[in-house]
Amino acid sequence: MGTVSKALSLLGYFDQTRTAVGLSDFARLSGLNKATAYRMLSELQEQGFVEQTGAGRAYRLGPEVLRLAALRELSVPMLTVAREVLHRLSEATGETAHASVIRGRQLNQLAHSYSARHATRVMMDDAEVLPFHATASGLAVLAFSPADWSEAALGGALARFTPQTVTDPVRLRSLLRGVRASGISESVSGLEADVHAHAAPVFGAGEVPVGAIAVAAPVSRMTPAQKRIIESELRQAARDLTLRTGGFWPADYPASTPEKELTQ
Amino acid sequence: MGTVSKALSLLGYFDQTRTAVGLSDFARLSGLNKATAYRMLSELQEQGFVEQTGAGRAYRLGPEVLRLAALRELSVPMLTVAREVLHRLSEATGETAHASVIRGRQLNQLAHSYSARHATRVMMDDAEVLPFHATASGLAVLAFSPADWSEAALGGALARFTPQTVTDPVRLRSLLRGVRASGISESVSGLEADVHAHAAPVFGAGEVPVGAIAVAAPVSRMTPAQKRIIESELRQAARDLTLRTGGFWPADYPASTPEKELTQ
DNA sequence: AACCAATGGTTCGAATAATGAACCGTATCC
DNA sequence: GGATACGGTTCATTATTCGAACCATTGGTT
Repeated sequence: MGTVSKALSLLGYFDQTRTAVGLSDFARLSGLNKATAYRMLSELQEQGFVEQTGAGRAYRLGPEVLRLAALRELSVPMLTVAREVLHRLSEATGETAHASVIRGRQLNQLAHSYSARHATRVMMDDAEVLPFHATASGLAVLAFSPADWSEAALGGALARFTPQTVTDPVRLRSLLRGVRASGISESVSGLEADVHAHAAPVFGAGEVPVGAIAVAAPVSRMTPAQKRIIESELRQAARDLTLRTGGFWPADYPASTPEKELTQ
Repeated sequence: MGTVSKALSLLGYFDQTRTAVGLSDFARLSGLNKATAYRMLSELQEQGFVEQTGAGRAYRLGPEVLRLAALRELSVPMLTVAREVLHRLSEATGETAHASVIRGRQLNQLAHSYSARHATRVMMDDAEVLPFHATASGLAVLAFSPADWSEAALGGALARFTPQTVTDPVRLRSLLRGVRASGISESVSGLEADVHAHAAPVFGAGEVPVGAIAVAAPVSRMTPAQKRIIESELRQAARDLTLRTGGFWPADYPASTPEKELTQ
């Protein structure tokens, strides 16, 4: 791994539970020497990618990332378009809709939209990391990713979040086959209890998934009729988001859900 | 300059007029060898900071910057808070309000808010670079920055955007003294003809400016009464934004505009 | 108040990784 | 069909990064 990659990978240790990280923590987390980590952080700081809080202590992300994100939005208006698509999706289904994007080996929450139809709804946070095996979004991405890539994602130890989380790789591979056949993934209480989620992949420039779009509802509201509406709307929304962000919608993408029930 | 800084500085060549840049362009712009630029771009690509469009051509910013920006917002909710403050500011003044942040040696537009009160209004774009000497925001930042820093910003050749642009360093230094005394900067048609802008600095963790907040109006609407309202609202908004983003408001910041007129 | 364990930051010889001139293969344009 | 520009690749040379050990401070414990 080159020096630049090592330095940039330090930024990967920031997440929503860890918005500031100290020098020693960086060294421990990355396995790099403290001096090495320090030199890299200094360069990142010079360029505005990180900054130190108050009296020279822990590092947090710097203002430069805001500028870059604004420019990314200018060339690929993913966030803007996603917000629009999600708004329509949550209105049409009456449930919480959300979109996520792949970043390296992780799937990150990008944006979400609530519906005002019901008093109870599934709540979301942006910038969260979604586990591939335990979310509908993750399964949607894996199902349409190159085999070696999705196998790698299933390779490590798979965390159990609820009693319903599927952690058996054999069973997960079977689920993915079902998703490839129907075009829509599902996860019932895989990450959070009492949540039934559906998702479809969003494709990028090379017919390869760049993320997913999903609808999350309380299990109690998931009737067969509601399921049909969600799947149909989701399919449309995923295609819409793909095309409007410069992606290619695969010609062989399954057009409608086959008869067979594919619940997890 | 270290390897990491060189690689990151490549990202600096993206701007709103140049959202995609080719390998040879990077080499030319940066002065780096083509092979060097290529290797750095490959590493940036691996980490998701850039990606290649379609059939392997020019580079554009990648999805990773979106994740980082979301996390930056989580630790320093500048954008969220700025949007709120700007909304109130544009409502209170009836004019376009906008906020900018310092990034390295540049001042970048961050967010803006229009008022619906008038049919004519000053239009804005985000992610734009604001010249220090020709904007009220730039002057507000320079006036309260360390002397060596603001002198450096006035050092290079100062572009003339309109016949009214002030480019004489001596005259600019005198303007900055006025801003320090009043706390509010002004620029009449300095960047765009027919625009009268007021601005105040936003401070960060070390009582040092991190950006500015401004109100831009057509010159025809700038009556003495309107000027008083804008200055008062601006002062309040700048203080609000500073405190709500973890900054320190200087105890010696001038509390109200002195009698003397300080028009450019 | 002496001690200990962590912290952020610094040094310098050894080892590794970055460098750049030259070179491909391809596409585009007179 | 020749010239030019493009993205990408190679490999010997060399400059840069690496890391063990070392400071100076801080905060907690006895």
